Amino acid sequence: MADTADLDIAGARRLDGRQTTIKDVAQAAGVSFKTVSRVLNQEPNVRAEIRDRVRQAAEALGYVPNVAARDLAGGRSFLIGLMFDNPSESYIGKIQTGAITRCRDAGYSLIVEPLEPGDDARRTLDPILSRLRVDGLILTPPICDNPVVLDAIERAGVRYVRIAPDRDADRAPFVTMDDAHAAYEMTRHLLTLGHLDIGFIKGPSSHGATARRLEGFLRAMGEAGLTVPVGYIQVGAFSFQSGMAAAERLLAEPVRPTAIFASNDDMALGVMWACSRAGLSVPTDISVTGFDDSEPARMAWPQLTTIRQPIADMSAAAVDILIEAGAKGRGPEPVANRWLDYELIVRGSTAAPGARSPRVEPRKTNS
Amino acid sequence: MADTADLDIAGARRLDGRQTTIKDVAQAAGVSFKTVSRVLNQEPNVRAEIRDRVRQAAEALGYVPNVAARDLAGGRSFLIGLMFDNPSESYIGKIQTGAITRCRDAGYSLIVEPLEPGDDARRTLDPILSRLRVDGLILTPPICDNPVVLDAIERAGVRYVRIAPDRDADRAPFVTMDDAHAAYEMTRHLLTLGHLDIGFIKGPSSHGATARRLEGFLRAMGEAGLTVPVGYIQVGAFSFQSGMAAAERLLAEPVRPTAIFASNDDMALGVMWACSRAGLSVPTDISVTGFDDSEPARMAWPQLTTIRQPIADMSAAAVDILIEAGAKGRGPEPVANRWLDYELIVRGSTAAPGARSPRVEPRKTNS
DNA sequence: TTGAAAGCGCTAACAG
DNA sequence: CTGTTAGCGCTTTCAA
Repeated sequence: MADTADLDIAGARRLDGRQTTIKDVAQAAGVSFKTVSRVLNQEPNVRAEIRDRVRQAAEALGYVPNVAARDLAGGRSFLIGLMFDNPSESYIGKIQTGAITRCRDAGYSLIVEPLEPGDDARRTLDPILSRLRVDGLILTPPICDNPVVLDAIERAGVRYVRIAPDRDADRAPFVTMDDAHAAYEMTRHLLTLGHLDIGFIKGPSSHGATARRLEGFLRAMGEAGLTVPVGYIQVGAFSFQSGMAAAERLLAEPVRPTAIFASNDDMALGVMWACSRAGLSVPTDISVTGFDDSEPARMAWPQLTTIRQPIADMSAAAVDILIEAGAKGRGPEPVANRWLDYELIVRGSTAAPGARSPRVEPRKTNS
Repeated sequence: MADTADLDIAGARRLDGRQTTIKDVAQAAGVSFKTVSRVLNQEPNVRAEIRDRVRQAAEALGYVPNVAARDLAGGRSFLIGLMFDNPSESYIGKIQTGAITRCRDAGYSLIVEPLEPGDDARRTLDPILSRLRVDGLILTPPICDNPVVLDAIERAGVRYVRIAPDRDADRAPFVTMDDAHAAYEMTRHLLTLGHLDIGFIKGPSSHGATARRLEGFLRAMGEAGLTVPVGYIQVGAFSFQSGMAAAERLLAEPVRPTAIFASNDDMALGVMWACSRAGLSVPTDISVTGFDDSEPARMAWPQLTTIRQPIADMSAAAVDILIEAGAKGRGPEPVANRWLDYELIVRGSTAAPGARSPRVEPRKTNS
């Protein structure tokens, strides 16, 4: 057995000032450097005793593997890329946080690659993809549904996972949540409070979640035996201003809704602003709900009832899939899709309908 | 001269499916692979004719250098790290955008490393720093003023540039803007409109910009021969809610201000909300200004008069400094600090004071 | 179960 | 000005 006294020479750098290498660890542990490599990569065929000795030596020397060398020799960069063209900074912020957390645990780093929404995908993407050396790419909506982008990535031979994609479910692994059912539950919440006249503001049709959230809303209304007037469904652009404008249209309806379900928080904030300007107080005169549980949803006054999307968890799961696939080699992707749970967050912006909302005229019927 | 017919063999991959290497390019150009390396790295001592031939061959073969190999051999990772604990997603978003743009141009990628504001810097940082192989690190406020973090980074031997640091100007290069003068100009704008009773909402003292912005405000007021009542300076936390609360205190002053200068946009939005709830319309009854030119500043109604910070430009400049320093070798940092220009953006939230703001009582004097 | 040899693709030092 | 020779630190054969 080797002399373990050598292990006491601690420190992240050797005496000559260079970084500790696998060979230093091997020497300290009294084994060949290949054995150290085996231990590091969790390969089989290493005696437990030796494995422990190597681990101990690595620890004592403050050894950290050189990523560049691992990449060059083994083809793994220990980098995950995050590609997005989503204008919502808070969404991207959460995606990043979730991805980073998991990356750190696994010794990976996260590279960000924002794309301008207007970019010519082909022209911008190819140079980026050819330079980018990542073990996998995470794509968020809406770019995850852009066929030009997907083609370019596949052509470059880069493995990827999509967050909440809208179509081509079989094309690549994805992580998502059930938007339709979340919207359904939110609508149930309003119905249970006693609301019958519920306005809905949907998002832009370019965004996949738009249709799913509307579907959940309509399903809940249908099941409750309610028909939704044409004017009760307005289109927004997921922005504060568009929510404000849509709310103004909603408030001008012959029968004013007693609740407005905006399909994201930014629009819901616009709704609250419009209500306030119209002299309506939330939730006494009108209930407002959002979708996202963004930062401003908590800053609003009153705080917004909304759906908490597991955004960080989704990107964390995406990293897991990527790393796992990488470890298993480069075969065809196993199907590893994951559906995560959302959460209905009830706060101050919803309440039972007050007496002040008149409801007299007959309602128009939707289509 | 070598046969240039070979150059027609285009494509990013060789026939055997592996990536095109420097040797393939050398062969196609009829030179040694070291010469290709010289051309790639813009080293001197290459005949123009040969340089062109090599470039052409590289282009034709779709050659892209292998970053891992360059890193391993040359010690440059072509990665820039961005470290932050700033809770403002929009600020970070802009920082990232600016940094990425410049990184792409120079063939670099950007790694993001968020730190939780509450993190034990030592414990979290050391493992991150030892694994991180970047050619330089960008630090944003407030982490760029955290001595524990700075110590850890310097100990790890990583070069860094700070964005808008608050102290230790000589410790490392930085990029910043003149917050004090921007606040001065904003105050001048209000004074020029005819406002005399201007309330100011400062940020948390933990944030370096807070003192600088207040200083600019006070200087402009002083130069105009105005004294600022004690109650006219309120403290906020750079959040919507804190701005709203501060505005309520301001509006309760014996002499109600005719203008409120909030030292960031989020607080200004809270101010507008509070004014609206108090039955005051902006800008007829009261002018409101922010600082940042954030997304919500444009979404607000009316749109906010504010200061556009060159956030993206600052991070782009930081990348420049880092890359330039890297190219020049690892000597002591040259002083390369940069001060960038801000811009006063006048929009709908400011106007001359209306007739409705009474001004009768004598004012208290500030300290 | 372990070890020795042979590169990965590039840059750094030295020769010519 | 250009080419040759050595590695960078690690993983991957393959042999023991």
